[in-house]
Amino acid sequence: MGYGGRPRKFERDGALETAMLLFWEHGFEQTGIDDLAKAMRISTSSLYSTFGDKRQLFLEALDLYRSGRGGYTKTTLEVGGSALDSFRRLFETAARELTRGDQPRGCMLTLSLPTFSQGLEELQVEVSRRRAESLDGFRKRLARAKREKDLPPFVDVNLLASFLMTTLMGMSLQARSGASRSHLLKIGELALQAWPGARP
Amino acid sequence: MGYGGRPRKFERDGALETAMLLFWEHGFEQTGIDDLAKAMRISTSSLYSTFGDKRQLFLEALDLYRSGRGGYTKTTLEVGGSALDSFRRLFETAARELTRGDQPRGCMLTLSLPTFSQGLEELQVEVSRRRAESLDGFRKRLARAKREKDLPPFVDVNLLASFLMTTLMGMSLQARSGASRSHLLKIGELALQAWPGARP
DNA sequence: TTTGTTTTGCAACGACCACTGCAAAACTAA
DNA sequence: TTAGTTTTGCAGTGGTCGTTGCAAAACAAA
Repeated sequence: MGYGGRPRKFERDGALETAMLLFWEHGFEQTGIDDLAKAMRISTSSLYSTFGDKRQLFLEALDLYRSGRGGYTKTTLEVGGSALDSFRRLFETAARELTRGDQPRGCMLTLSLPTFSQGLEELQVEVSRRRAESLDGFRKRLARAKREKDLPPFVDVNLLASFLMTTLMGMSLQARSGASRSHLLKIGELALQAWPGARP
Repeated sequence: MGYGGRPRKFERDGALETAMLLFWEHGFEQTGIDDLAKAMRISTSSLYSTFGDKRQLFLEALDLYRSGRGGYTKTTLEVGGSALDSFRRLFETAARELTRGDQPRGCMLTLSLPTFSQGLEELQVEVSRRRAESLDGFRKRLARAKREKDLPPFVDVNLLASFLMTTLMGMSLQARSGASRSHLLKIGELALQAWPGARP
């Protein structure tokens, strides 16, 4: 009996990256299977046999985004320095990444949030869970800062994390609406003026 | 020759309000003509003869939103008090309006921003223009404050207006994701800590 | 009643949607 | 060569999309 079958003519990773860029640019519901197949340079039957259906492909693309181009929300908080420095670095990186010319503007996760409608509740839930994970990363970083006396004990970690996330999500919409990199930079900088005890 | 024809069986304003609520809830692309017609309790032919096509109906619904339920972004800035008071009032009203139980959560204008795709560029432009109008209202209020020595002369009015709008848009996404009214209230309050010279 | 005007109900249009069936193609192992 | 396995190309599925045509219905003026 034989083992290998007909070899596939395309790279799985590359095709997934292409799909991600398309979903990122146009959103889940406005990206058609035929658009995807054409951009990925494969047939729809190959698409289905390789990635399952449209929802699975989207979720896999979303996870690729989170672990790749969108991973800065996690990684920028992990390097050294104070919590304020961490989030300053996060906003700076975000301003840069959200306005790059070689990829869609804005954050794929944020832009996916209001996109779904009836019948797609499962996807809505999946997106929300990933968003919540990101927020939890903020919370954990702030809680650590509190333990390390890097933040005053009276600070509401939950609230501060939410505010920072709110700012970041707003920046995504601004980027999608055409805001410039330098403008986003200044917005992030200004937001950090609300940091507990930020000003002299 | 006769003047009047067959009288219409429905109220134009009421039907438009119904359409607005549907668009607000599900977005432009995910609201079908049949869904609209059924909710408005009219036939599709009546819908087309009364409102033109789907895009015109959406734009009319959007303007109804702006002049009605979404009008607080303008009106709350017009009453007396300092500029800081104005925006504090704006955020408070927003927190209340974005989380009301008797209407869709979030701001219809903000949620419409990332919704459109290829072929709908005209609509995208129309939405962006209305968003820009709103931002301009912020700017004007801040410019007035500067003239009235209510804001220090070194303040970047453009930037502050953008930051406040960014926060408001972020709050819309948070509301859509299920954030509570009191939580949004606190987020708005915290954002205003970034106001020039806000803290003692 | 007749004529003119407007709305209504209903059915249909072509275009697109996500998705699948099927057989030929392209490989590996025997 | 042969048998077994997997992918590919392509056509086609039923369903839904926004939009329209048409004739009957319901009114006002002549």
